[in-house]
Amino acid sequence: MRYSKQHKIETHDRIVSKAAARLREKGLHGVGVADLMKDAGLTHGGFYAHFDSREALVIEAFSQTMDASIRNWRETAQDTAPEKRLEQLVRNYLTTRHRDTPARGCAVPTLGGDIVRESPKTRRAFAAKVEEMIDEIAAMLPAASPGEAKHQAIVALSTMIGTLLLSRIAGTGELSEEILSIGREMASNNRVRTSTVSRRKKATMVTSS
Amino acid sequence: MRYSKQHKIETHDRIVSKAAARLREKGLHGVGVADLMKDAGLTHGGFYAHFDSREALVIEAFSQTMDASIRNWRETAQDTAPEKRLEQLVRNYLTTRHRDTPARGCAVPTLGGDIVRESPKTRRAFAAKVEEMIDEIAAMLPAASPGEAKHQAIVALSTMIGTLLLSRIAGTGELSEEILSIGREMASNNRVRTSTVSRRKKATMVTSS
DNA sequence: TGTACATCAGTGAACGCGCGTTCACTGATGTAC
DNA sequence: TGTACATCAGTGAACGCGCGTTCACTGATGTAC
Repeated sequence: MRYSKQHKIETHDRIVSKAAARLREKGLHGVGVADLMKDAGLTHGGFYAHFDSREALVIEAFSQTMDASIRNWRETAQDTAPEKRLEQLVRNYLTTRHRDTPARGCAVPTLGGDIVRESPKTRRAFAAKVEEMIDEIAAMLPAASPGEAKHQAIVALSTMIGTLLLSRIAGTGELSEEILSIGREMASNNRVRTSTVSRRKKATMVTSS
Repeated sequence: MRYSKQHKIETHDRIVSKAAARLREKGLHGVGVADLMKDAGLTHGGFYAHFDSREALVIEAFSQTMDASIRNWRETAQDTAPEKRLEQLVRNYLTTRHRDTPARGCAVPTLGGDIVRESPKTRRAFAAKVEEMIDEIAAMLPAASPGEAKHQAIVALSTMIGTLLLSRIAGTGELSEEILSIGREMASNNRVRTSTVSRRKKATMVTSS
């Protein structure tokens, strides 16, 4: 069954997409090569015709997921007035639906804890995507300076992943909903305050911007 | 080699303490029973004289870790003026040292992502400890009401775990330090602001307090 | 247009390995007398 | 106080199992003539 080059690319992409969901659902080591291939309608023996190693698939999978997150954020920002973008981003992120569907959600709270224990190659690939996320958020914000925008982006991302992780740990009850609600509220008020703070502290702060 | 009851308790505690460090370092599934026993100076066969299952040890291990965190926070709070406790807590938490020594650090950012995929029994035990953490932080704060104190505690814990996780993902460079620095700064300013916000929104908010 | 051959995505058995758990056994020490 | 026995924390071999990876093979299709 020899196929066209296009067919192989499609199969490769199908494996990556299905794996991207399963890995977020089950964790970086929670699902094996055989199951990932079965998800794509194949048997495990063909895996190494598409990837050098399991690790290579993992990197492709979370990269695809994080690229999709960035694209999604960018599109939402374009439909939102600049001053409301940060609040909108966090409100879209900190939802009960996102909490309950890690397989379709952001890779950072789901896989971040696993990633920091992986090989340098995997960690660097993940870190690079997280930096892209920070840059994307910074680029969409109406800040006084690039440094300030980056500052606000880091505040937003920290709040997003900390709150989502904490709400998942808390389960699905009242406390979990309260945590999400408080996280959304933080974003609604950080906009003004953070600007003030970052301007005041800028001179004495060590930053990489 | 029959020992006194005290000796068995000491051995049990030694296994748990060593495991608590190793599990935070390697992840919830990153180290096997044989290695955990070797850490305590024993062979793997004796494991089931101390624990019903690997899962039972895991639960004891993170519970011990989280109890130690709570005790540590309480002691620091006692040495700090009430208005400065939240800032002090976050400043102590968001350090380069904490980022670089997960084996000695808080279990929440390190194991939280793994925990939410475990059995209900494990998840509930972890969630209960996180609730204790929230209550402990709330109890040390000088808030206008219990609900407001809990609100501030959730803000603090979300910020702490989100920022520490993000800084670990970023590695050990300038960006990682900047993330920690921004997290510490958030805490220094949340105190006043959060109070205002929570008073204003309290009436319309759904909370469990 | 028709035929022979080369290609290579995909198959399924097999590999060595490490895992959590079980089990027959050991032997130092507490206890009964 | 001294002796025989029971206890049980700890040992190490063995279990079934699933893992990532390898490999000889298949067979539908693209290509050369």
